[in-house]
Amino acid sequence: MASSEFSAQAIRIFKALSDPTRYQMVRMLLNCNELGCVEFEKAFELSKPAMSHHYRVLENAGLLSSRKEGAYVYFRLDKERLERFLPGFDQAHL
Amino acid sequence: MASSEFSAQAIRIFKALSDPTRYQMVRMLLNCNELGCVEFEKAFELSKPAMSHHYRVLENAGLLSSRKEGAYVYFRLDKERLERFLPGFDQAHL
DNA sequence: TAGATAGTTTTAAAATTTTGGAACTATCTA
DNA sequence: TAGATAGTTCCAAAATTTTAAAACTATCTA
Repeated sequence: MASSEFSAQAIRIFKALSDPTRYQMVRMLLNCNELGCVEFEKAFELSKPAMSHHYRVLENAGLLSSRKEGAYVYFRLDKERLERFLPGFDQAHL
Repeated sequence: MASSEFSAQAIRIFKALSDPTRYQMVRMLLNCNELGCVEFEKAFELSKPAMSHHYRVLENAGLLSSRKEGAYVYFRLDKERLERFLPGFDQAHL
């Protein structure tokens, strides 16, 4: 990976984590294997479009992957990627 | 430190690092002990007020401390704080 | 199949962030 | 001391981000 590309991705990751909702979402995912939109929407008092926007930002940063099960969507944290860009994040942030 | 306070500070740090100029500034400071405004202004093609704004954001995040020597200002990176919130940042990001 | 539910997309408004000109303070130097 | 230089503050414009209403697609269920 080119150095400038690494920087660009790092900045996208920092931007993703610089919003309170998204930071908290990632922390929630540190504990469990995966979480659904239903649970995220329960945790944050935001509209569905707003939540959808946050899923997208985290996915575009490469931190989340999604899986669809019927009408429901579930998200997983890419812990390897997190570790590559933010080693020890899981320990430091819960 | 209360948990919510840690989160608030973490988010301020992520926000500080989510701007390309500030991310690069911090990386520059990983290598050397301290750097002056003169050098930062040489590295980025931004106005003095814009640079001043970035110094402030990084200071408010607690990442930078400043020292005045005559008319010149120099900045240092708080590596302990960086390590507390982003362990291994120095290794991963140069 | 009709209606309900889960989530996305489009669009626009509100809030925040980034930027630089102008005016300022502090320090240096001739 | 007068003029030049370093950096800050105030202000407003431009750009970006966050948010939700409305309309949409896909799936579930009665």
